[in-house]
Amino acid sequence: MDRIDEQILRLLRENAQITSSDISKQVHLSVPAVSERIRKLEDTGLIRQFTVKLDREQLGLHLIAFVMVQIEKTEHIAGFRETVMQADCVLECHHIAGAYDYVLKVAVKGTADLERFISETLKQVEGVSKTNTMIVLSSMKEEM
Amino acid sequence: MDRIDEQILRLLRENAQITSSDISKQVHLSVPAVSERIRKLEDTGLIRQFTVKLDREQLGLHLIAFVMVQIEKTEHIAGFRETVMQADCVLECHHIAGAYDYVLKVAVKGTADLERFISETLKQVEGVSKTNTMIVLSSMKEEM
DNA sequence: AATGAAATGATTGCACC
DNA sequence: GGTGCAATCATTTCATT
Repeated sequence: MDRIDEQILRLLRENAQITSSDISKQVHLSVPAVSERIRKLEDTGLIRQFTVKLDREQLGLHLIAFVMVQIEKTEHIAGFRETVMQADCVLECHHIAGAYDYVLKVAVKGTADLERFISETLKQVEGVSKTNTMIVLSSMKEEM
Repeated sequence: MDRIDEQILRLLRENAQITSSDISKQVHLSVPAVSERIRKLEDTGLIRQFTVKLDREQLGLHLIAFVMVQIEKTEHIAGFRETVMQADCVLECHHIAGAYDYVLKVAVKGTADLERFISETLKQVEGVSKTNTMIVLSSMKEEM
């Protein structure tokens, strides 16, 4: 991981569709040298995935919320994790330290779907004793 | 946005490096037809960006935290937003409804950097009256 | 909108430094 | 690790349906 790898990563993050030929011009290295570096960054796992960012609004997902969850007993965690992994509306799930045990980032069409997710999916999980929802009004920064 | 576009989006999200030729085989459409559909999905803005997911651990960013922020008066919001936009460690910043005004997702090397960010950057912003930090212990799901 | 075929452009493999 | 060149593979263009 030298200066040039950092430059390549910056260019790929900005636009993963950039050609090796274009990167080659910017980093002053031959095309095979650039391809080889990208291959190695993938092999070492530093580049985890090539993906696309979609416009959630256009997908009809107008409501983002953070839902904090408290789990009563450790034996209920496996069931909770399974529910969360299967729920398409859960974008993120983090185990956290503090008053709550987990924080979820959820994307749904609107308040009706959010209510349904919280009361019919989340609260039905054994051990889920308490939740606290923060509705997102707007997002001014959202990177990976 | 029909059935085929949805299929194409699913394939691209999974691996944006997939070739149009490979997509073409899976959706049973010719290569130019697939290219044209992808071009349109970009034009309409549904595909916002082609990008790469990096491994934060390998980048030395071992600590993720959610920081909730309360802002005293609305006139201080512009300064807060500028600070947040410029801070590289802030991955996300959402305006939220509830007891706090903003929630930030922060990635840093360790607790020292987190402390520095909160006390030297965030709390120096005029109007930031109260913060509440949730340290992430592990992440079991993290999509865009 | 979709197709096939030709032209163009990018990547890969390889011999060499 | 890096380069240049040739071979391979992918994408774009365009006439046609």
